[in-house]
Amino acid sequence: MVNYNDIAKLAKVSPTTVSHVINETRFVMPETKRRVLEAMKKLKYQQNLLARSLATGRTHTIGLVISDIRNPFYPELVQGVEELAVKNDYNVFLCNTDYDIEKGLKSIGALIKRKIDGIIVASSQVDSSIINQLMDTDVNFVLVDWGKRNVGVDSLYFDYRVGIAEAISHLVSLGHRKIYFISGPKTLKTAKIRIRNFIDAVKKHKDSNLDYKILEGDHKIEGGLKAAQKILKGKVLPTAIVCSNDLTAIGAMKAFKAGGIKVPDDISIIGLDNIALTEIVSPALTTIELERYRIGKVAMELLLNRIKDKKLPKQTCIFKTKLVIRESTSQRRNDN
Amino acid sequence: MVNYNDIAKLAKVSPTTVSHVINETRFVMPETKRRVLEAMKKLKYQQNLLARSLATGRTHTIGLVISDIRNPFYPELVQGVEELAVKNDYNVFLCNTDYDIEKGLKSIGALIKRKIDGIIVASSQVDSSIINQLMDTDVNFVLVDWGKRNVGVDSLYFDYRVGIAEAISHLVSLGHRKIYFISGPKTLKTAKIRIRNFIDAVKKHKDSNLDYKILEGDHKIEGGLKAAQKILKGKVLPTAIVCSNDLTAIGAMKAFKAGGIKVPDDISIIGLDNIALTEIVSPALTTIELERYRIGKVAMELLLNRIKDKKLPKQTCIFKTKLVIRESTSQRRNDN
DNA sequence: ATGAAAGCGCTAACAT
DNA sequence: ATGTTAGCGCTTTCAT
Repeated sequence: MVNYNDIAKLAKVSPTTVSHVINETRFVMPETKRRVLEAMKKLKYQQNLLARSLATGRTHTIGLVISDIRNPFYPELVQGVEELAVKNDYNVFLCNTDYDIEKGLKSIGALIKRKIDGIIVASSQVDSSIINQLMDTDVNFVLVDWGKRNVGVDSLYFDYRVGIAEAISHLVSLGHRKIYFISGPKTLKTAKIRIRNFIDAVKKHKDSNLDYKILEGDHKIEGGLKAAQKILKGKVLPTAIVCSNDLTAIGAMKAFKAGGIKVPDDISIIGLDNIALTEIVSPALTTIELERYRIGKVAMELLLNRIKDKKLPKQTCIFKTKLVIRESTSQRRNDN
Repeated sequence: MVNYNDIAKLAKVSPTTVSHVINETRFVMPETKRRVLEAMKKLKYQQNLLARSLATGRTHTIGLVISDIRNPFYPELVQGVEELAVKNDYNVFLCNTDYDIEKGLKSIGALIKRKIDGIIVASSQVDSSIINQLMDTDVNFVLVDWGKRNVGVDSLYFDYRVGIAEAISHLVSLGHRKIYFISGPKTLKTAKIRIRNFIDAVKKHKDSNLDYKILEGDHKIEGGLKAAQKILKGKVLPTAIVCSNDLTAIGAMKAFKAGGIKVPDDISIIGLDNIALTEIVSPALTTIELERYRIGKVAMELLLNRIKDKKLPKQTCIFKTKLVIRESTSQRRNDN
């Protein structure tokens, strides 16, 4: 492994000068510089960032903790983070927690030992043990779409309220009065928030006398399908359904199709997430958009700021969500 | 930052002993060990893996280079790699090349400077400049689904031949004689291989007098859609279409639906990849399965072996592909 | 059974 | 304009 000494000898300078040439951190005579660069080339020098990191205390490395890269929620977020990271000469360690808090803690522990400059935690399963671990080690970190708010940490949230309110208004304006909600698993903080936002939105329309009901899904296709089957067994069907995420909505659509109920003719459906899938299924799904790429990018931005200046006041970014109307919602039929 | 010296002082031992306690690398009297562990706890010691890596020359870190995490091909592969990596106490740097060779080269350069123990390159845009860079630095690396074969490097491939042959046989047995192929971008080595495998499969059935034609897509929905529109303009429609990947097939289905052509009644369609989407679209897509999770896992396995023993003979793993029959293929209609 | 000391490749304060 | 030197926190050989 060739190092500064080898280069220095060949170029007849000191290792210090080599360092300064490489980092452009003080003036070096053009001629001297030339010799150093030439020596580097001749020796096929490869920098050792570990050694630099050890000396400087900065690794230019971050950790990104997510639940499961196969969940369509994550790829765009990861892209947003990675892109901005690379642009700033950072590399990112990707860690899947597999929805397992223990694994999350372990991953974060490993990242800290690797002396990453910061961590973005975008795992849905974040609880206080994780926050504690992060706080204890005073590593730089940013929380993405974590349930709780205002705890004095850098964090980014989606404001589901706006989008869900738009969804309800949209349905009401189409004549719907009986609207069901298929939720996510109630263990998830973000799922609970969505339920609350749904209820709040419905309550806002109390003059239209809305009838609603909440069923539990699991944020996967399967759960949406099962919930919809349960709905099908009821005496009076709702005329519209809002789902806690797109996969749930797609599962529900599947069940209705199988049950001979037409979407949107017989029943309107709205999802949440706006994953790529929603444009592909038919009917294309009306849904609430989350800007996942952007939240990833901004998370990285916050982290970079935090790395630059530990003293910076903690920031919170709220990302508005908005309704994207496609084909799965329509006017309520009169005979319904 | 607390280090071995701090622990050593508090425990009244030498830094050497601290090291040996932590790594369990030589016998230490139980009592001494206890004191060391206690000191570590008291000081909330956090290991510095950078320093260890610098001393040992091993980072327990690998790089995973892919084209674009938003491409549904990758998440499962990444999962396979990451899971096995973590199981072996490795962390993985994820790098998106964004289908850009320059970016790929830059990423690999960065990884090498970070002294990763190995690299898995699963970017579809691998060309000789990348191979050269890898060879030059004699870093450990593994190539996934790269176009060329047998170049004396560890590599993993999908054998599209089997799956595509099964697809053609399936179509022929359903009475289809006019079968088109919508390819990927011809700049992609793997796309070219798929074309060749299609032609070979068709030629095998020369006694059934097959009529075929090849159109170019882009491995995205858009390309499939456009190619299908072109097909729709032809005088005689094919009765079946095989696509170079699932997104292409889904695009084609969309175009046919819009054109009033029913799948599979009027035309049968087969995709390739077996991404999650294929089960969700309707009709569910008949497709050729690629075991992406497994290829990721095995890639990591090969890399671990390579890291353990540089001298190991280079390995090549071929992954069979197979047809998954769903709803988008059916008997050719007599009037066609 | 434990310790001293050199070294991994780099940076940076202090000289000159 | 360049060099000397002392670390960064760990491992590991060689002593004792």
